[in-house]
Amino acid sequence: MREKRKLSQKQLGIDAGIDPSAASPRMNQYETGKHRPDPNMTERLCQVLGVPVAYLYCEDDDLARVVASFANLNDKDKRKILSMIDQIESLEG
Amino acid sequence: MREKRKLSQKQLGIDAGIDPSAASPRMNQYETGKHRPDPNMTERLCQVLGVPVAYLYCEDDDLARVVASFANLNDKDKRKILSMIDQIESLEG
DNA sequence: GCCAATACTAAGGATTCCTTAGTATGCGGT
DNA sequence: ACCGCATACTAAGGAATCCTTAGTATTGGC
Repeated sequence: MREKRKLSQKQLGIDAGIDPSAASPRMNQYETGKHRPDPNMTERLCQVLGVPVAYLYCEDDDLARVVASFANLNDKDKRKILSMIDQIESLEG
Repeated sequence: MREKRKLSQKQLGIDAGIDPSAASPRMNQYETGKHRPDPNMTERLCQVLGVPVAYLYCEDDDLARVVASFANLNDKDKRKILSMIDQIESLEG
């Protein structure tokens, strides 16, 4: 259903709307942590990547997995996760 | 266990290390979306608030709940959520 | 009303980003 | 090996954004 092509830094930037002549350095500056994209660009990059914006800011890998997966679940499965969390918290909270 | 005091914008900034004389306008600029904190300040604000950085970037409320809750779970409960997600994805992925 | 605390805004110097120009590295083909 | 091309990466400065100072507006308690 969802094709998983491999993107260069530059192509990812272009797909997100950066001028092709500037896409390579900008994307590289983002990936190396030298600079960070403004909110609009962050949103567009995440759309291209198919992940929620929050995914980029997940410190630990488990949280990142949860965020990436949860965003792609259907409503029923989302409710399943949410109610499981409710249950856990009601026991220990 | 965890006390939930009510913080003014200014006090939150001070607790995160902003100079008291500048905390009020800066925090207000953040909350109104006029500017955004740099990465260090973002981290510190989130520490004071007790939420993961990713929480600030959650577009929808359900995702925000999942992020905030998951971060405070113990390892066993985290594994429970993760394996549930694994299971769901293996069925529909 | 008055006072204090909080919320908010303006403007400019300080900082960071985006663009241009260019170098470096990796890799397939001959 | 050499060439050619795509990709990765860097430097530097004009462009954009942020942080600070100074101040106004609003809210809540007395």
